[in-house]
Amino acid sequence: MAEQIASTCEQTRARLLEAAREVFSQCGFQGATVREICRRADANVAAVNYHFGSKDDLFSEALNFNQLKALQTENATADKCPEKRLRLFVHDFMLMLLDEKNASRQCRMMARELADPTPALDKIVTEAIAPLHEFLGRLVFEIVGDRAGETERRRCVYSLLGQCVFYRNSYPVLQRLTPELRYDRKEIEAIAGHIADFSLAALLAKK
Amino acid sequence: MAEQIASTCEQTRARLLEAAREVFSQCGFQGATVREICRRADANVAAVNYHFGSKDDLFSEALNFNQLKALQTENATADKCPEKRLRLFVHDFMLMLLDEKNASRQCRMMARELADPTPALDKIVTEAIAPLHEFLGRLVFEIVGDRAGETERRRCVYSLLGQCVFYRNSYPVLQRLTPELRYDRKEIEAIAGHIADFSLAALLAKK
DNA sequence: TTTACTTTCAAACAAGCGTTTGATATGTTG
DNA sequence: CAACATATCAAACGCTTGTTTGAAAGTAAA
Repeated sequence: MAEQIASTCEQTRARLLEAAREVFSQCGFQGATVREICRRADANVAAVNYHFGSKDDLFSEALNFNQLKALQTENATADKCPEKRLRLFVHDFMLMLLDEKNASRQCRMMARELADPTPALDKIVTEAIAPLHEFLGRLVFEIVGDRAGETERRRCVYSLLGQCVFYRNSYPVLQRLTPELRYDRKEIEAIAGHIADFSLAALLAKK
Repeated sequence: MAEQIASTCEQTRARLLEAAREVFSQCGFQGATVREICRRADANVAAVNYHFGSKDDLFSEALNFNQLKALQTENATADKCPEKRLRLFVHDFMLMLLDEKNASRQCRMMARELADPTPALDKIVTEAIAPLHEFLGRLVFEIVGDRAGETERRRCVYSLLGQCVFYRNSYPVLQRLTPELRYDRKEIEAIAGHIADFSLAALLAKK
């Protein structure tokens, strides 16, 4: 039946995509090898090129910003004051970034991309990062108003995001500085709380 | 004369080290190739292995934390209140991180290391990053006192450093978000000013 | 000059990478 | 059943990587 071959073919595709997300988020684009992805997907080395064309294209297709977008629309429609929504954002965002149990590895792939750009960087910036920055820019504006100029507000967004991604991208270093560090749910929420406190204090001082 | 051969040999070594710092800081450890380093040093491909043993060892020897240490001792002996010293630190640190004209590329090699660890990570953490964190921990303590516990003070250090390294490590993204972005001296000092303002407001709110 | 040692060099090596190929198996269609 | 299209596979290709090699060049001491 047509559905059956299509189905087994799609199954291979799906397994490749899942394995790709796993390996890319763990090893980065360069560090990930096609062979390792295929090994985890129980597929032949040639499978990636057959189904996706190239490693670059596989990476591009493996990217998915749904969860990040959902986080934003959810946050924007939350019936809360901007301060609480910033708190909520940091909380959800840090869970996405740090929680190993989190099914979505998209954010981690993106965070890695920040440090070590791939051919897909333009797509990522346009589709995910730029909207995220705009979203945060509006949130900051709601808090500080136009007391701070556009440049200053953008730098506030950078300050916020810089704190967030630091915990992910510098994990190998932080792990060595404080060997007992583990990103369990309690720790993540404590970190998110600190970042929100720190940033809100800085933002509210501008009012 | 013994001095002459020693001298020409040392010259090759020196040229290799200089080229290595250039390429490593630009491309990272993985991205840098032995061939490119030797090309810039006007040396044979075998030179790296002859003089240093391996690419790893060359990287290790190319690291040099003098400027970072100097920044700290200079800062610690400055006759200023802790708030002003934090301001001074951020200013000097950001110049080290972002100023292309800055002769020392050490800091940029280190910042890259944060995101993409190499075999030399342990050395870097022990000799440079850990002391830097201790230094900043003391500075934060001078500002907030023991009102904030040790964990909280450490997170404040992370918040500060996270903001700083963000501008370096995320440059490819920021460049795409605001194409007119250039790290000239004026821009760097404006950024440093923002980070210091932002962080001091957050820290002083804890008092 | 001869001898011994150090430094440089072109060339090759071994391993890993993404990708391609041609055969084989599998399922569909006339 | 025969002819065809699709999917999988082992194997190999072409390339780049860090590293090694053995000869040549250069220098210092006898």
